[in-house]
Amino acid sequence: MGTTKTEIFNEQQNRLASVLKALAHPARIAILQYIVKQNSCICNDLVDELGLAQATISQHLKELKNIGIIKGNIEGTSICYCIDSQKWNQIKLELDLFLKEVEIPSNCC
Amino acid sequence: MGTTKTEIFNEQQNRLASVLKALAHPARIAILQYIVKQNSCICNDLVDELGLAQATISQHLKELKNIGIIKGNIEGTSICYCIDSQKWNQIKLELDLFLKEVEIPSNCC
DNA sequence: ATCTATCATCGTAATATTGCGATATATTAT
DNA sequence: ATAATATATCGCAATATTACGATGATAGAT
Repeated sequence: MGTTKTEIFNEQQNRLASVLKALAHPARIAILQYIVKQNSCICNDLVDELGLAQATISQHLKELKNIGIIKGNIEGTSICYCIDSQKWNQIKLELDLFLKEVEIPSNCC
Repeated sequence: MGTTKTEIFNEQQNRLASVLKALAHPARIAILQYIVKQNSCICNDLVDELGLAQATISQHLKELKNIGIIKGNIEGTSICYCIDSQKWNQIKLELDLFLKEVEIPSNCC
């Protein structure tokens, strides 16, 4: 009990839910927006930018990295994170498909 | 501790995260897809369709209802749930905007 | 009025998430 | 070698989520 019963859902549903979950936190949204804004890659300017502890930021970065949205390159003593364009495009397609898939049937209610 | 620090993020980020969180569960994705598939509204055929207890389904429906994605009409002894088209279109726009907003900057990594 | 079917809600157990301080690790500078 | 800087990871506390049985509430049928 307490665990999501992934066995009873299909691949698409589980994958979609995972991606959405990875995005479903304001800090992770802020991180993505910050990476985009900076144009060039950034590291833990995020700790200053957002008001979260370094350990917390690192954890959020890890989640984004796990799902594949971002990737990190070692750059001297710091690490440069950026969006994995290939993965992001893939995710974008998948989410877009879902958004379009949920179309409103005739006005039943 | 243990709670998301919503104060440090902006409205858009928090709202977006809430919507994504509401969608970030395979059962809730399945529920939305089922409502769409049925074209007409459905109630707790979901309990048979998905392999979850009635109490669990009801809870998931509540979350979707709270965020406004679906609404329920009493229909005799059962309840007819359907997608709130206005709200869904609004959500779709917002998510779409975010998906487009996160564009890949020049190949920095 | 009583039974039945459909939902919602309550209470609870198991597990997951969020956040942080402390510590470990790795790279560069001195 | 040592110090400084940037990240990652560990361990923990607080809280949230997921799932379900039991119990309420409501509407239609008998």
